[in-house]
Amino acid sequence: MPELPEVETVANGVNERVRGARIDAVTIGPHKEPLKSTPSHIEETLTGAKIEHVRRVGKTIVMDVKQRNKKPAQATIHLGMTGRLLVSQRDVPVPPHTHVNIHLHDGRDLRFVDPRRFGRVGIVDEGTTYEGPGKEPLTISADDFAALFKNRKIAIKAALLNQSLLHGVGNIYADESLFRAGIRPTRPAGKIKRAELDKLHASLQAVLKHAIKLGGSSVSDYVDADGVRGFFQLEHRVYSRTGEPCLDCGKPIEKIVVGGRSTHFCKHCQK
DNA sequence: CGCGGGCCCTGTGAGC
DNA sequence: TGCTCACAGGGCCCGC
Repeated sequence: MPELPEVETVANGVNERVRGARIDAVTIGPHKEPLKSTPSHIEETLTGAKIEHVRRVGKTIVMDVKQRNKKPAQATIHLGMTGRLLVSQRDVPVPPHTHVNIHLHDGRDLRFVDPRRFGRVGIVDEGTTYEGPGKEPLTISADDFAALFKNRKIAIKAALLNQSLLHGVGNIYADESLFRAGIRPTRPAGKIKRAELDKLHASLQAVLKHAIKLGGSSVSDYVDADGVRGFFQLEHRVYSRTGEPCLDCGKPIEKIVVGGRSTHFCKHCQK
């Protein structure tokens, strides 16, 4: 479901609500796919721990926890396509597809819900800090950004989606940043001139920051920790606008497949 | 090693 | 109204 702005919105919302809370117990569902660590490892790491902080790294939510007389530890939550992280009073019925339910001492639950089971919950190896697979899109410099694409033959859109290069960019923000930079998604990444990459770097950061301000994009049922929808979908210029007029030139937005994902662009405005 | 394609899942909505 | 089918914001794994 979510890309960087949506994950940031969820992580910040959950952080405000559960920071400092103590975990009494953890209930784990029957499905194995949503777990990156064994149920017992997750339970042992979290039970009795205090939640120090909840934050975002790439598209992953990182929960820093601390048990008395033990080293700090981290749980990671990746929302996949349809994952949600909900804070609810314990008497609120547990939704279907709840795979991990973290019971807080104050009577609330922190619930990981994911119908499609593409999401993952795990525990970071002891003694290591989760840093994610790639570079952080919001803070990467223009020089480092340009270096990512050097000599790469893959389409620039596919490169933007490659989480081991940049982590956090997904299908919506790849399309939107390429449109704003005037770059066609199919162009080989290594053949894009530095000036254009600088433009892409700027438009990607601008689009992500603007989307975070608006609480992310709500396509279908995405909501943040308070159940509030984001509003960036109203600002989409190409994503999911197939056949509609380009907001710059009026020609219809086209839809193709790049890197295995639907890709929206304006043939006239993106060279 | 880099890259493309298939696949993992369920829910939703477009179209018949 | 009701059914079928394509498609969905992600990413792993395989083979070439």
